[in-house]
Amino acid sequence: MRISREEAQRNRERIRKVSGELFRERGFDGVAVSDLMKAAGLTHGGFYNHFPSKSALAAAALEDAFRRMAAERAGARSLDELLRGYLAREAREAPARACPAPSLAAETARGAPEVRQAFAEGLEELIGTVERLLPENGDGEERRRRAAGIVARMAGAMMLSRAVPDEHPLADELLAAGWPEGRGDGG
Amino acid sequence: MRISREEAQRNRERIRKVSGELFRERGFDGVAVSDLMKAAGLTHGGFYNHFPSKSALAAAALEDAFRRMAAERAGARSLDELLRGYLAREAREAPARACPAPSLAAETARGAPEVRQAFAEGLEELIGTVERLLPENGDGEERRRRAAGIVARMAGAMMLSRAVPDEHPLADELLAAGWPEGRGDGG
DNA sequence: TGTACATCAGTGAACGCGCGTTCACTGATGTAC
DNA sequence: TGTACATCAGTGAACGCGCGTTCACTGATGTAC
Repeated sequence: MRISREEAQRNRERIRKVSGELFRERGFDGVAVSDLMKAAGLTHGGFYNHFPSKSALAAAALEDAFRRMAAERAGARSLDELLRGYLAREAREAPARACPAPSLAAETARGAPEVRQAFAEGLEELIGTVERLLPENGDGEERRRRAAGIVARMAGAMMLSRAVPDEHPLADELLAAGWPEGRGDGG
Repeated sequence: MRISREEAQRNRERIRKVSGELFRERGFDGVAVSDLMKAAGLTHGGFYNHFPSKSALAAAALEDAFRRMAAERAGARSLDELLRGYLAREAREAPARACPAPSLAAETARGAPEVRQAFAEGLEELIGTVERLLPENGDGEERRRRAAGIVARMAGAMMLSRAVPDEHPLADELLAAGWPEGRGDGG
């Protein structure tokens, strides 16, 4: 039952996309290749027609997840608007559609070089997005460093908020703490 | 070959301690019960004499790891001193002896309630430590929120720095970005 | 203090299970003529 | 345009392996007298 090249290409893209979602939700180790293929509407045996290994898929899916988030956040016209989306309660509760960094950074650190490289590229893009939303005053280097600090803070806040029990006061407190000094209360 | 109650108690403590280290290094899922027991100088069969499940050990080990870090950081007499230790390159390279949050938060978020509860308690302690090092001005609520923000930022910076490739410029850049605004360069 | 026995921490084999990956097979698509 | 055959994406069984957990057993410790 061979299928057309176009359909095979669509299948590969679908595997990538649903993997990006499931990985963010359950971690790389938390999803089996057969789960991913099933979520893409296929059986597990064909996986290696598309990717040389689960690790290679992890890199590809991470890239895809960062890109999709960037596309979604690109609409933000201020840092406040970006943070409102990033630090929303819905983002805490639906990691599958949120930033890959808080859910996958730790596993990435222990992962294959290709995965870490993909992570670095996605993160670079996110820092760039934040930097473009900062006021122009100060030199460029300082601006860049501030952007990196803001990303560290918002990713850290989301990660920590998810780790504590859902009903714990710290859960909301940490989402609010993800905002830079002197900003709003985070909703 | 029964051993004395005191020795059994020492064994239990040793399992807890080495588990805290190995979990931080490789993640909860990255270490098998037999690895942990071997690291404690025992064989895997006896594990259930000490803990009802691997998950229960995860909670106990997390608690232990946070406590040991708190004991180490308690000596810091300023926020700068605390951050110098927390964001050091050695901390990036030796997660087994560093803060459990950057290495284990994401897995904790997907873990058992007992693990998340232990995480919340350890994190609460860390936020308290940071809060005590902040200047007294401003009301208490604002001070607490600033402490939570600093913890989010430093934990996020460490997590992200570890995720990118070791030789990537972002690795050092992110450690430096873990410092609050208007502080030193973290180097 | 000494003896008899129950307790229980530790051992190592075994359990069922799910994992990543491989493989022989199928049959529609793609290609050569 | 039509025919013959090679290609290859998808299927589902099978592979070896490591996992968390259980179990029968051992023998020194702890306890009752």
